[in-house]
Amino acid sequence: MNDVKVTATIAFRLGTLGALVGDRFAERLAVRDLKPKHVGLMALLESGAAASQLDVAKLMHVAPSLLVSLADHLEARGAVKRERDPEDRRKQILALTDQGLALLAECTALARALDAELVDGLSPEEEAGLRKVLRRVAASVGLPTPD
Amino acid sequence: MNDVKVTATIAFRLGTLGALVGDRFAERLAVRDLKPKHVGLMALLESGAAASQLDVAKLMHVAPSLLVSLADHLEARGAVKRERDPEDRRKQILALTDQGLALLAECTALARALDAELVDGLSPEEEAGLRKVLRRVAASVGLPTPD
DNA sequence: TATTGTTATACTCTATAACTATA
DNA sequence: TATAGTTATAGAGTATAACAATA
Repeated sequence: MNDVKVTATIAFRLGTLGALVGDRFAERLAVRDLKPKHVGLMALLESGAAASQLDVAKLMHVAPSLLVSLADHLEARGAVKRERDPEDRRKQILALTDQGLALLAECTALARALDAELVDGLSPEEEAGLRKVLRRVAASVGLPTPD
Repeated sequence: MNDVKVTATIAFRLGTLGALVGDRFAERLAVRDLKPKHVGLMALLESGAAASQLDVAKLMHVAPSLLVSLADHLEARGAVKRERDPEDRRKQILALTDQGLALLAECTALARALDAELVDGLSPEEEAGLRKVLRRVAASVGLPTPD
């Protein structure tokens, strides 16, 4: 009989590893008073994939009410601005400011530093393979992969 | 200048993908009234890596108080049993019952079904590479990898 | 006194529901 | 009436702190 252990499954390992890595990223973002979801929002705006709050909320798989507070927080530090859509004044068009772009770059640097620790001990080929496959899996489950 | 996007980092992708996959796993476990952490606890007991509640809590990176409720839940469904250590009666020795072993096997089957969906579209070599590298990264950040 | 486990409490994150403005 | 966004409220999950039993 096949006795692959549950801890060896991709599902279980992605879950535990994702939680741990997410926590580490969150710790480092905390010094800038940000959370991973703020970074996700900024990245989505930078990619131009969406602009209205509802569209962004759907892509991020979060409730519209949560998006309000994420946007509030980023707006308060000047990283994003909100403008009413002239063609439909119900819509708030979110846009990254220059400050937001700079902040996003700082967060990216933090993530890349974490990456360097995570791939320590892997060969360049293994690292490249991991990046490629993670992207494929992310895309296959419907996550935005604008890279 | 180097403009790798934050969403393309391993850290960000593991975080988002891990959250999504963890949620999917949790959904399927819910029909058995379990959560991923219950599975993690059973797997740890099955591996024999630890037995006292405090040791298990440390390995799982959860608070001792949380371990009490996880163990309570599993004990109530007959999946684990608690026995006082005769040599140190402060310690509760947790052990998986036969029912627990069967329940763990069911959860493993659920995880493997999820795996099949996640690797759909990957070549066997890519899948094997992903498993290998995830295990290496998990081990490098201190996660138990008894496989 | 220190340690193991337990209970009580509080906090963080996020969703659901109610509401406002615009269409 | 329906939709975009906002505010108010509630729930899940987890940690911290206080406590009891044993060492």
